[in-house]
Amino acid sequence: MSPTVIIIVGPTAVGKTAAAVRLARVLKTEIISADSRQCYRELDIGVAKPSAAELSTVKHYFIDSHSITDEVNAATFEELALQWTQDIFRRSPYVVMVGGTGLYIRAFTNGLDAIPPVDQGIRSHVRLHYEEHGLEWLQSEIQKYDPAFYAAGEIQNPQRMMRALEVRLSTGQSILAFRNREPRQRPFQIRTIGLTLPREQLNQRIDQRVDQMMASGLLAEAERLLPYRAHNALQTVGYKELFAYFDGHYSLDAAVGAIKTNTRQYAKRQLTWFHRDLSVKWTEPGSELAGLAIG
RNA sequence: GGUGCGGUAGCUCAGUCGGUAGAGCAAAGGACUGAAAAUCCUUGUGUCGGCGGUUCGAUCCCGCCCCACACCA
Repeated sequence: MSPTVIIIVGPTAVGKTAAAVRLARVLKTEIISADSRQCYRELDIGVAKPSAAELSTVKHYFIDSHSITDEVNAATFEELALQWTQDIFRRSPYVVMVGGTGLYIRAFTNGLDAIPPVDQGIRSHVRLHYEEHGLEWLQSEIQKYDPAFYAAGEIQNPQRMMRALEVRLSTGQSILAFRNREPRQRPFQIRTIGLTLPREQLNQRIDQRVDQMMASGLLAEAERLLPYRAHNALQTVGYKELFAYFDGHYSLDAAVGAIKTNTRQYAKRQLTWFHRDLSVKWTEPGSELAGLAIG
């Protein structure tokens, strides 16, 4: 049989982690997490990591592998996950990947366009100027240096414009010139299973999980991380709302309510992303995945 | 009991010098290539508290009533 990566996707709180552990045990293999926040060792309760018991029964990659002070992005993940995949294939014909970060999974399955590394000085220059001068500055810079992007791109979206600008200033070429969107060929098979639930049930699970997180000490965890709040790793649902509570912008109740609605909105964005991939086979989280995975 | 201020979208509120109304948030849908739990786009929603009166026409003016809040008693 040809080596196969089985990817489990779905919205947050649907039950991906438990399903992946069960599947990995049946297939006697290991798990690569595809989650942009669970890789940080300083984050715990708020990112709903696998439990200690789950981590000890199945070997996990990209859990606690980085620090919140590291720079982690989709390219980092692509590179690491491909290495880990080759490594696991030495022991098993299967790899289980599980996570809710659609972009990271796409980077792994299809690859990212090859854009040369961006000069760090230029990168921080762009960011600083945006912070100081705002959206209009970005728009006028983009219009000046990359009119093609200005015409075609997202002119209200600061993140996209900052990226386009740093690439243009760094490489001398428009980011559009690097786009080819040709899916990279991978030397293994890929099967993607989507877990889903009726929206109302999912919302209920989200509310419950947020309450559990609070009962487990999320507030103290957030307080401990307060000094690091500016890091990208902490632009995260569950922490940013509690930081706002510490700032006095919210009552604790209101902050917890905001965590719940922001998590629901996040789940919806994930569903939108994964629904677009027509190769995903959808099922409910309780079902037996081995058949779908191998069959 | 009296006085004052309010009652408008699921929530917080704006508004109409009388011609049946609008923002933010929430919600629903969508996008997404090195920040992605991020970032961005699109779209509704209404017996304008109730009953009467004036008027061609009332959510707006007048009267009564109900409800909430504040102060006085």
